[in-house]
Amino acid sequence: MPRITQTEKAHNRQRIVDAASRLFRCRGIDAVGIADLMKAAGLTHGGFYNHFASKDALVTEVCDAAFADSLGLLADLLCQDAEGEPLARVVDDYLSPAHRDAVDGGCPSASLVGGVRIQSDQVQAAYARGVEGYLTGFADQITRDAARNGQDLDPAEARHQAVRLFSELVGAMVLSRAVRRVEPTLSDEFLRLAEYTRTAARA
Amino acid sequence: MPRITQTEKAHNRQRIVDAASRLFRCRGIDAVGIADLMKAAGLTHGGFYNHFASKDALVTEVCDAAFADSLGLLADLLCQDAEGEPLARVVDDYLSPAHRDAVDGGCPSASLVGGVRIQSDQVQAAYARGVEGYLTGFADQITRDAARNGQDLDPAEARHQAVRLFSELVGAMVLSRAVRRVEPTLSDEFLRLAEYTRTAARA
DNA sequence: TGTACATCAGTGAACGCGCGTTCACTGATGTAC
DNA sequence: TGTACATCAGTGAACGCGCGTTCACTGATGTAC
Repeated sequence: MPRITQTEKAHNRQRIVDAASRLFRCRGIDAVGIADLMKAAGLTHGGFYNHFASKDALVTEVCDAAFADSLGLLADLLCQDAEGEPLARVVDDYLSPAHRDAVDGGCPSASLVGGVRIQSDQVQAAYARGVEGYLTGFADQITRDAARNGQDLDPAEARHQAVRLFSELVGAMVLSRAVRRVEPTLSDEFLRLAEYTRTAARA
Repeated sequence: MPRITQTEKAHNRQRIVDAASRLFRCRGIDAVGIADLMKAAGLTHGGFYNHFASKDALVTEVCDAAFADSLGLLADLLCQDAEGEPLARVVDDYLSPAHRDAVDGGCPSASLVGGVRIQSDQVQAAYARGVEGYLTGFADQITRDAARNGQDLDPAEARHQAVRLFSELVGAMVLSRAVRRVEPTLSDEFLRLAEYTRTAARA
């Protein structure tokens, strides 16, 4: 049956990346084997190395791709609500039960943060690029919101606020997910923090 | 040479727990094998099952023990500074370079949060107990601080503030560690958030 | 207190298993003429 | 456009390795008398 069209090859490659993007976030990078991955993509595991030099190369690409998607969604959300309170809406969306429960599709900062420390430098660098993207996006929005209220916010101050907001969101999500299965009530408490953070973002 | 005294057995068991406590936090639970563990404790790996029914049982015990230690340190810190600004000091300590770099000995909430999601219910429950301990400790201190300023703080409000503070601390630490190797500047930014959180805790 | 024996902590080899990676093979695709 | 052939994506078995766990064995400890 092989060999296949170049277009088909490209599709197969994309399916591997998509499957990895879901599985890595859902189960953790090290807990997903090449065989799992390829089966999820509808292929046999030997073919993996026709597309990627190593598992690590895939992880790096997946990390970049997942952040690109996620930052795109963030940008959409901020555009949609340009008139209202964009950051408050981001907070509500981020700290929603839907986001907590959709482990395989949400913000990669939260899904991958635990495992990145023991990954290669390339993966860490890709992760750091993604985090930097979030921080820049948040800081820009904070600056725009201030400007709309007639304030001229110091860039360093906007950056600090972005770092703080981001830490809070990621921390709450990661903790909420960690205890979700055995302590759903405690898990919900970390999401309810949205009420406070939202009003803080408003101020 | 075997068999040994019951006291020696107890010591050996403790050494396994101590080694695991360090290694799990440092490298991640799943990345540490029984053989690594036992070697670090100065034993051969076959003997592991004389002390624990399974790796999972050890992980549960380590989780409880690590939180007990950590909560003890927290209590000490709060006592020492009973006159000053105890929570501000906790924040400074928590978000210090020393704490970030001492991966093998710091707060288990931050070191273990990433891996807990894919651990057993027993481990998740132990983790949740520890988190609950932190939240209770924080909320109590927040209530005491308010009382010292003549305020009678609503318990629910104190709890909310504790959840928020804890999320922020854990989020910042976890992010700081995740990018430390490749982006030390960005890593430091997450710690510098202490300045803001500290003044917030003061208010 | 002294003796005889059962217990059991530690040892290190072995179990089956799944990992990341490699490989010989197949046969349709892409290419050179 | 048609033919001949090199390329190479997919297959599935195999590689060495380390995992969690089990096991037969050893011999000092703990115990019963």
